[in-house]
Amino acid sequence: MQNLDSAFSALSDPTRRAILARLALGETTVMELARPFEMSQPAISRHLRVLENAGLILRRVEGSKHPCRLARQGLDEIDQWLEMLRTALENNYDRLDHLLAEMKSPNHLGGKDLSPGTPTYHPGDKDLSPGTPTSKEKNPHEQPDTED
Amino acid sequence: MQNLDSAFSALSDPTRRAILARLALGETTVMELARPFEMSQPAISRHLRVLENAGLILRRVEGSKHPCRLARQGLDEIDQWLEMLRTALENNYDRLDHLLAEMKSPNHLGGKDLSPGTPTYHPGDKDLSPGTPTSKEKNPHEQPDTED
DNA sequence: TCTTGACATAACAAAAGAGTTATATAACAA
DNA sequence: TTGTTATATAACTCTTTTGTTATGTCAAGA
Repeated sequence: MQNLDSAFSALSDPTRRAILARLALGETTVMELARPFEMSQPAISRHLRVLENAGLILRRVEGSKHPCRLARQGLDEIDQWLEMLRTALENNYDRLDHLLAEMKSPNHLGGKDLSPGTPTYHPGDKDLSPGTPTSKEKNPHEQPDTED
Repeated sequence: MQNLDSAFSALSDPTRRAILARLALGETTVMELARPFEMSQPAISRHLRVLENAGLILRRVEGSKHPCRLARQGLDEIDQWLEMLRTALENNYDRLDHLLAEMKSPNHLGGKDLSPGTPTYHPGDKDLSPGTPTSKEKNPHEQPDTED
């Protein structure tokens, strides 16, 4: 999903993170948001557009003011994607050597310490995939990614 | 923290997210990682460096191969920062109007539905940074951001 | 030792990002 | 109507990012 690009990208800028932090305190206007920064108003205006495109904020028009507030869409998408990494890290799927060692152990049948509730990512599962790691016939400029 | 910049920035690229998704399946080498992409090896190599600088992966040297695996540091930092947004959204701190309406209501003393454990962000609080909610006497040209 | 495989690094071009000033627009106030 | 405030858009510059090719290094084999 291309939106993950814009969401993560939006968050990669400290000014924009500061804006979000301010909005976490409550809805406010563009001028209010711009004030703490030594930056022109158009610059802030564009930062807001970036955040809006990323689904991280919402704007409404109220007379001549355009109050902004946080939106959950962008955060949700990001969180959802990150969940995959969290799971992998929690279950040490990142340590292939570790897994291999375990496979070789006499009681590998018992399975690891995977709590039964957690989604199971097996190394080798096609699904988790960065796209389709193997076949790659089409569009020379497409990248295999999780989020399509 | 400047590292949030690099962490979010690292995640904003689809190729790098795909690499992370692959690593979620297990530790693997650079060539392995590069294979699914129609991209030169140096390009992948640099993506890996970006991920490493962001604290999202770790590399070790094993003979002529350099297996990579996920690291939790980067993810933890990101998660920690995002927590602020989650809290704000959960508690509707983003809706100033909503809060104001509530203040005016006869029983505003009861306080909102803030669960007692949650950090309290009051709109109007001078401190914009939910990261370090209290003290923050900074130089006039610093940007009010969570991560310093 | 010579060669090959698995990387890393350097140099460079193209594209994207971030900030600036100038200017347009719409709502308000006088 | 006119001036002012709040904000958006445009045009432009400077810097960073991303990918490319060329090349260097180190380990493993023959």
